[in-house]
Amino acid sequence: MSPRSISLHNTLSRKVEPVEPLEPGVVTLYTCGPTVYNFAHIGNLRTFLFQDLMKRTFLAAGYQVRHCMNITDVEDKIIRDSQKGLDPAADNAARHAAMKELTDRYTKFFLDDTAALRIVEPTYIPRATAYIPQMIALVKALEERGLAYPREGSVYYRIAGLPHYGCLARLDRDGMKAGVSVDADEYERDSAQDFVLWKAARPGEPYWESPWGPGRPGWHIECSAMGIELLGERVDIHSGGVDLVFPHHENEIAQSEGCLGHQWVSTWVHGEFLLVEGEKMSKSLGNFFTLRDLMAKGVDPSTFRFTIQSNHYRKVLNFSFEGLKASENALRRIRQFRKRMEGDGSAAGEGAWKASVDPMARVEAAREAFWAAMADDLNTPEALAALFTLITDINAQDDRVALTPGERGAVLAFLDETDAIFACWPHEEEDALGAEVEALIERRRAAKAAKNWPEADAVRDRLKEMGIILEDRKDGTVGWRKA
RNA sequence: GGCGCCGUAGCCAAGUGGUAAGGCCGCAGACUGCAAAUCUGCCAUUCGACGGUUCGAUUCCGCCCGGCGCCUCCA
Repeated sequence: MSPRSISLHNTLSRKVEPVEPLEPGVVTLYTCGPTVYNFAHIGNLRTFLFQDLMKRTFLAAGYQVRHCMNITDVEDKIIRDSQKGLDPAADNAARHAAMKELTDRYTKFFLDDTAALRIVEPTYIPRATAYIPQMIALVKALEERGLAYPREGSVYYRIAGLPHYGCLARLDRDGMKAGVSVDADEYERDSAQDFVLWKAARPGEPYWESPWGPGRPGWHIECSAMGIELLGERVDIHSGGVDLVFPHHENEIAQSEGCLGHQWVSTWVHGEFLLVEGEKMSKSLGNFFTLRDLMAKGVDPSTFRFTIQSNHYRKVLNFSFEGLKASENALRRIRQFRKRMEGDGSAAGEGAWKASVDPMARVEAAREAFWAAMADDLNTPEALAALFTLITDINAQDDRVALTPGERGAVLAFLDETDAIFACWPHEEEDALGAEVEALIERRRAAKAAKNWPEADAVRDRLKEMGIILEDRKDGTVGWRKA
């Protein structure tokens, strides 16, 4: 079966257009990864989640996805932080070791976070420092084509040499100077808009040897070098946060296309930022959160994931704790519906609705609506609406006439299909109850059997204080859930 | 100054030139010993304001108000 067609908003055209992979059925995807000198904050994570959602959508639609996400492990802030306590006389090897120690640590934290959020691991997770030779080769190639020039040990890209420079960000090259504060001391460049490909080492910085002397890569060159190396000379999709449109992605285009001589990426996709309680997230406002911060407050990673996915990726998301609470409740509804479908349907009804509500037809309608929404630029709010509509319909039907095992299976299959993308409603393993809780539940069962209501209620209240909410089922069994 | 985005019910959030999806909260009822869960019903004559185009606009155009982003630190 050929994969479903998926459309995405392409920043190049500013239009939603179908993604047509160069190789049918196989999507090549490059996503800008983290700079590892700190914990990822929830804003960063929103972008990684949107990218995962996009990837999972292609996978669920029947494509193979070759996904490359870089780890930026050499950069100004990394150098600043990692070299702090070093002896000024430290040699280059010691400086590299200090940098690696820092980036290894935060890379691990990052991968822990993405695993907690059920982000599918990329096919390739290259570290910039492992591709220095490729970057140098790319800079040399640009130099040979007259698109780069050395200055005092650094190498700059000559944007005047690339006619379509600015095509992504839609910059008016003549108007670019206006209003932009130009660093007066960057005197060595031919033009203020030229950007650095290779930076000459300054005293106290780790460096690599290069044809231009000791130095290190500029900000944008790694993505071009690693993207071309691992995914090839033409890439279907490249994504990141909106702030990367300019200069990062614009400059990646300049580097890659200047070197390759043809279009590099077909579709550029950018995710919006998030605000926290209506304000830009900042440490000084006290609204700066990492996933760890949320988990310390008792927030389940899947609740955060659901919150992010409840909004469209190209809209500013106002993150709030009230919103998190709403997500938690909505998720509970989905999970309990799932549990209900996993049951045997022992609550039978009169059959009054059976003729008018065909569960199989409802599932099929939901599937169509779900996919139409997802295929239309990942419209997750609409896709979720299709799911919730189905839940309401099936719940109502199951109340009247228990669904057959086959119908339950069809519903569960649809839940699995949607969870392959949303990754939020798995069959959770219920934690084992402590002996004390088990004993209390038994005590209440006995009190209830004896119709000793005050005792039964007292025990139930006590369990509630312990975070366990009881649910008396129709068949006489007692279920429970965490508050 | 240049380019661009957003403003839909208490909160979150889709959407369309033809009369407002979905979620959360809330209210009423069914069920329950009482709850919980579940189900049913209710919850925007209205889509920031004002004009215009149109048979008809939340949806197109203009203008205004409000919030925001980018213009080489940045998811």
